[in-house]
Amino acid sequence: MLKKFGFQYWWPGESKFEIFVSAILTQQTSWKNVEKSIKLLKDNNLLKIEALSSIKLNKLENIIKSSGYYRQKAKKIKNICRSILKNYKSLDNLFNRDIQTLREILLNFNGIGRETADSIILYAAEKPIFVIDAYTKRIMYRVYNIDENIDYDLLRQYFEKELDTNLNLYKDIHAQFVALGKNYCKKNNPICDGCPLKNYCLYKKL
DNA sequence: TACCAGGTCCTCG
DNA sequence: CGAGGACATGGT
Repeated sequence: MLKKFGFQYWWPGESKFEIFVSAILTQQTSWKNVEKSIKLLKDNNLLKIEALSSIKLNKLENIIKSSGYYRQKAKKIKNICRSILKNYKSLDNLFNRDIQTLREILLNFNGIGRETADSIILYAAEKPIFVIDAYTKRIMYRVYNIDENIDYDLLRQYFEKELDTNLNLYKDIHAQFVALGKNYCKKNNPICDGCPLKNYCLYKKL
């Protein structure tokens, strides 16, 4: 995949807070729709934790509308920002603790589940935790015939056991899975011609 | 038209 | 626990 797609330099984002917010916005949503919201936030000088923690809800809803589930996401983003400022003072201060502690704190926020928590830890806090997403599961199912409904943390721990604990390696492999999933290993329409895993894929035999 | 996108939460059994 | 539904816009 590295040969095919090149190093991915993920996640796009100019700041930790931008990555943090976009991780929530992209839940079950295409990246294109998230980019519009991020641009609007920037244009309005609102891409700061202090601004979002005190913004009017319907204003935030309108700004992030393109990202879908916008009422839910607006409420959750605002609440999380408030909570971080109140309890941890700043994003950097929150990030300044060990992976397990940070993960537990993130998971306790309403609106942050396991994938989002791990994305934030890996790409914003920049600590090595392996991110599992729908693409990773689908590809592992088609290529290695793992259980489609495998538990998130079980699959994560499998990758973490097999790979060197390396921040940039974790970042890039997750990004490669997404590149592959987006371009070839689509849900109901796999484009096997040109797929770098074509010769290893069990899809047609399953 | 229908389905999908870099999920998560809530409710029920 | 695990399944099932709700949340919602934009692209193909």
